[in-house]
Amino acid sequence: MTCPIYRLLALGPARTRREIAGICGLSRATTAERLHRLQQAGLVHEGAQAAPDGGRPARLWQINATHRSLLALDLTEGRARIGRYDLDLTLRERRDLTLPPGADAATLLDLLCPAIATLCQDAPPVAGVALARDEAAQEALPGLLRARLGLPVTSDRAVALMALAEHRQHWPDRQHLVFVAAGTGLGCAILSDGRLLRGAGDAAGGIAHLRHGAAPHPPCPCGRSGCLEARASGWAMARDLRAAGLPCPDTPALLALCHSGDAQALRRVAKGARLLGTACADLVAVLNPQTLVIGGALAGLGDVLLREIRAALYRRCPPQLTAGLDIRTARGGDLALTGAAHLARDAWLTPDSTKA
Amino acid sequence: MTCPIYRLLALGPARTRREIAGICGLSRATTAERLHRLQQAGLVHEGAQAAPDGGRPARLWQINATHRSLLALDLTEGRARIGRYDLDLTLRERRDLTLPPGADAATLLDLLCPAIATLCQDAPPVAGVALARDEAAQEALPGLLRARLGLPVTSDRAVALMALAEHRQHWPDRQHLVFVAAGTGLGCAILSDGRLLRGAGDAAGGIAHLRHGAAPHPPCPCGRSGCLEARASGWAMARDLRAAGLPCPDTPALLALCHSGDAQALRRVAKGARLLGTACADLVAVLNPQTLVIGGALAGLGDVLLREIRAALYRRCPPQLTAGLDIRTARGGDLALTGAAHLARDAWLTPDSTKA
DNA sequence: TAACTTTTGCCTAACGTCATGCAAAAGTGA
DNA sequence: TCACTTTTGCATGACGTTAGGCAAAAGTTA
Repeated sequence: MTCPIYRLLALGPARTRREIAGICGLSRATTAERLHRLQQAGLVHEGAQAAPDGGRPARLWQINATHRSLLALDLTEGRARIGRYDLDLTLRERRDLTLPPGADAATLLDLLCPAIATLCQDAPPVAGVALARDEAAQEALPGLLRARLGLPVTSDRAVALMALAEHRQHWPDRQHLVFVAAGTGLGCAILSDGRLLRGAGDAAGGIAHLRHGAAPHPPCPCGRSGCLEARASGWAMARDLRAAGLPCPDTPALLALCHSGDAQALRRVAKGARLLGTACADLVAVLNPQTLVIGGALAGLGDVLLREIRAALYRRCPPQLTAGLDIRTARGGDLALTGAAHLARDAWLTPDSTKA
Repeated sequence: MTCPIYRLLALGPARTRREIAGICGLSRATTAERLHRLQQAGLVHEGAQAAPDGGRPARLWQINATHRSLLALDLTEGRARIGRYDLDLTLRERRDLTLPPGADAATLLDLLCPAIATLCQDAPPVAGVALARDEAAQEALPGLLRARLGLPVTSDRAVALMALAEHRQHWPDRQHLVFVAAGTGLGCAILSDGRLLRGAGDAAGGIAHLRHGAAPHPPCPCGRSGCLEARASGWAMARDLRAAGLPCPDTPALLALCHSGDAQALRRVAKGARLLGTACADLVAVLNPQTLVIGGALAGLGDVLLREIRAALYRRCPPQLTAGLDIRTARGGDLALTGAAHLARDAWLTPDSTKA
């Protein structure tokens, strides 16, 4: 297994020279030479001693986590969350902004840049910026941001980054993971063999407009009717509760109703979850993942949601597919932001002669 | 792009030294040295002259296609098709056997080995064997065959190899392809980014037991009811035509009825195709492929099938997903055998110091 | 026929890497 | 304290690769 030293140290624990040479397939001499250069450049430094086993104890080498900063932006749901991270992905500073609805890319830029500048004051130079964006929105922003900041800017859809964060943080050894984001809308990201499945037009994971369930088929903003998003999304559930006379303007209100124990809201969520479960069952049948993670705002409902989804899966999938399958809700908030930080680090670690 | 010379020549057209050096990222000296060694080993040879453009014309280098043979086996549908191929995948010899139903691996081995021996008489030594097998069947066979023949044996599910063959032969530049095998049963293989999507337990592509369509839900051999395979497969259609009093014992009979213009059979096929189309629409929505290929025995029905599938797709998928999407039936028979030959060649081309 | 272009083979010096050996450094255990 | 082990730094020669130069080979064009 050949792998640049810097990347090895950045992604794994601190290591001795012997381990580095072994894993990277280098000789002692070359390892020493490379480490020296990396140290000169300030990219790595010697750390603690390894536990000695009879002889001179080895020194452990690690990356210099504060050599650069990573900037992560999450621009979903009308807000901008900005985080500055060390190279080892510890969060150093955060800042949130409310974005004016319908703002164009240039306006966003003028809002974001001062906040970014403040965040980067007295901090290590920025290695790169990564951006979690809504499905199709803000497509021009990465380019503008790159031009304005003069920094590498990468971006991806928020669902994809949420899946990435979930994979890296909680399921590092599960190479087949399906992440379903259930919030106001519905989305999905698929990791197969550890790689994100993108599709020809970067539109893979479109579960919002699958047609599940029996008549009557509620109309969907997409122009058709009976779409999953018009039945089982936070938006659809809130719509139905409003129609039933409950005060439920949006998804947070729906969650509040459920947490307050409102029976009607809970029934509606269970009904939606059953339908979401049938969609998940199809995903599992087609993709055969080891892990199914339900994220998004609705994931906060926990067992209310999970119970119905699990039941639908076990009912509709062949047992050999569900036998080894973990079905969980996402843990921790800011998944998209964390995923963006991972993306920024990935870009920084892109193979490069200076990091061999 | 660094790539072993032999692999480059095996997968691409004949090339000049200059091209090889450029593509493999080697210097002239090293290219010459490597080519010399490959030539000594009999793996490559100089071929025709390239078209000269003012100076000394370059010689084109190509692999020696008859340096080894490739053996491909297709063990589906109760028959064994065996093919011997050159390294450039020209078919040199074929042999078919009818397999006794329910035979165990050892019995199969005793049937196959003499046929293989005959096929390899007076032929270049065999580089490797690849095997297309039914979904879960014949799992022990590759190991036994490897032990008996003393050769590298690779194997994969027939759908996967059909998709591979279709991709390599007809859609080499489409990296996102979904192949649906519609025959007596239903299966599916997914190529994303040019890689086969396998899933955690090599069970990805399971469309047979998706639940589509309204009540009444016909019972399925899997124990549940309403499965796609119990509605839209060759088996299900033949079953329904028999129930309607037509002589239709199996899928070939179904095809014959359709080709003879039987209205009832054609109506039943159209109804099945509509349902298959809804499943394909879900696949397209989730996977966003560039190409959807319908293969298997039913693909022989051509437009009867394709028309309904296309209609269902255009009806149910967002237009941006179907805009760039090619929907076709598989061309040519023996797709699984061809795919196995590709697999055998892939194994032969697995990076190896002698082929640098 | 002569000038030109491009390929090819052969040569060299430079570079990075490798395996190996040796001595110093820095711990352990008797 | 002294033997022992392991790490580390530094040296060596060998090897493969690279860039570049040069001349012969083998075509084209004027």
